[in-house]
Amino acid sequence: MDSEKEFLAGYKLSDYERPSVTADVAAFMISSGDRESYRHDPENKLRLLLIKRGGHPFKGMWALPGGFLQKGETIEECALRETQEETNVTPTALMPVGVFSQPDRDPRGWIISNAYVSIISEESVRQAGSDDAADAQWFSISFDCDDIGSYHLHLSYDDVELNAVLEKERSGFGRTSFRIKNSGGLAFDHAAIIAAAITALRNEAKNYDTIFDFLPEKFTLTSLQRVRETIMNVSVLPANFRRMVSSYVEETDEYVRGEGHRPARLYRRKTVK
Amino acid sequence: MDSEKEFLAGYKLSDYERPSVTADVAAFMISSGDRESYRHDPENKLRLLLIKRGGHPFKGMWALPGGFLQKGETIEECALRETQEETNVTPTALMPVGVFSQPDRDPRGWIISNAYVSIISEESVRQAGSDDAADAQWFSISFDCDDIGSYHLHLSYDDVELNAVLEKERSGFGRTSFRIKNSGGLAFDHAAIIAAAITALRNEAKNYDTIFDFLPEKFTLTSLQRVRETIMNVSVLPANFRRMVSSYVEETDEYVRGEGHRPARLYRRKTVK
DNA sequence: CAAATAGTGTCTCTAAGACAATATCAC
DNA sequence: GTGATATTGTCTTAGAGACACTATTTG
Repeated sequence: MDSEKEFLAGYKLSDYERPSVTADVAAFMISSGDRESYRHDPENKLRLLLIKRGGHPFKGMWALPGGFLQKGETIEECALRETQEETNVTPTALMPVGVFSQPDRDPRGWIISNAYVSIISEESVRQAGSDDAADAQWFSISFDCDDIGSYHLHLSYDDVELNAVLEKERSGFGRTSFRIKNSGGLAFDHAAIIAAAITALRNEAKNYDTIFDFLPEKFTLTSLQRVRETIMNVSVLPANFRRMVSSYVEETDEYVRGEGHRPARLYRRKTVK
Repeated sequence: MDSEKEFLAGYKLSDYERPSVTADVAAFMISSGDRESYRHDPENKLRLLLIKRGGHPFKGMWALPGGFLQKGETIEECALRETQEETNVTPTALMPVGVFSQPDRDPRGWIISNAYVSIISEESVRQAGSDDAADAQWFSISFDCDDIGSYHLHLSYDDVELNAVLEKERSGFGRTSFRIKNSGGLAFDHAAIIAAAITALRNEAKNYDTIFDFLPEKFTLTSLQRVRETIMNVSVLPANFRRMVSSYVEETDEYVRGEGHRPARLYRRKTVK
């Protein structure tokens, strides 16, 4: 036992070159859009936070928020810190997506990225106030597969449009990775990271567990359904959706009124299923 | 554009301290045991490759195979290389489990581990021949939750027995992480890595997709069922199992004879479902 | 023949999809 | 009343679990 102490006292990590390690965060939010009429429910949009790069490399292009791992913190803590720095909001969920370690993925040198999805509720973004830096924007996002197996990632904000094209590279173990055919104006390999993040998010949303993180504590079943439909890009009949989530939620005595139609009961996430 | 070139030419990654990065591999195999009688099918066991540490720290304790990421390779390539070096076998599947980055997880210093599951067929291990180093052994493995929410990891090989106790720490996004209550003689935080690896493996085996990687090209449906049951630690009626996998496999014209009972047809994985 | 696995057919049960019908509000 | 969403109930369908039954081989 002593000899182990001695060993460690004299130990130095070898002088092999070490990579820099970063955490990059795909922060998703669901925002409600405008109403078509006073009684029509607003349409929801899935949004992703992107930062306009102020310096080289990829100057002026859009990228995921992220930063270098600091000594004394875990990668999760680093991802959390980066999310908070960019949004002034603590995410309601933070989940790993994958490690991106192609040696040439960053022109600055050997930099490995640990990608995370972080989920943020619209409510908390409103409360945090719009830190209206033009270099950080919530892009609305769509991601779909066409007939010939190409995946189209479309990001837009005001008059900025980013269109990336990807191909599925590998799939398994609940994760899918993509190869970039056209980065569409996104910095680094971030198009592939975003594609993997959305795929992982959609995969997770199947389980009726992640979707609550986009909403405040109390919510209507319709808003919960809209969240799921927005993420998954599918639609379900309301009657069936209610049945499916019934074991995950519990009623409150409150209602939402003044929407131009029958008031909806507010529900709460049930702690134990 | 030129200015970006200039920038990169003069760029140096900051002198912040960087972590060492490793890939650690949980290599799983399913081995068939002895027959109770000439006509009784052998029982399968899930096995995990562990290496006895020859040097400090944790000298003499058992650990997952792994090693430092080298310049010019991706983490997947590093995990693949480590698997091949230890087993002389190319795994049929390699899948990420998570990143372990607690600053104090390695007494030698700041070392981050990227954990992978690699799946190896028993056939290929036999072919590679037993490189009978006593410091690398296939431990049989069991992992279960008790009534009070503690998880018991049991590893055994000959008269070596390792018993670790863990607690579920966090779950979500198809991954579960564990906290070590008793490392049971395993080095570093490898008990937690192994627990996460088994959980991820079981989770994946639900999809009838990973299980084929444990078997040779042609197999009987019963052997396929045994593989799944060994991993998941559940049992299904043969009739129902056949129905469930029927869309994933296709018949061959070959049979396995001489087993003391009716010959079984060999099947092949169906390429497109 | 006995013991063991291989393989088929069918009933049941549950969860999801389809759809019809009623309820309730703001304007 | 009209137009929208809220909410409930029921029929249908697909897939998994249970189980009974037949088939085939070796010692």
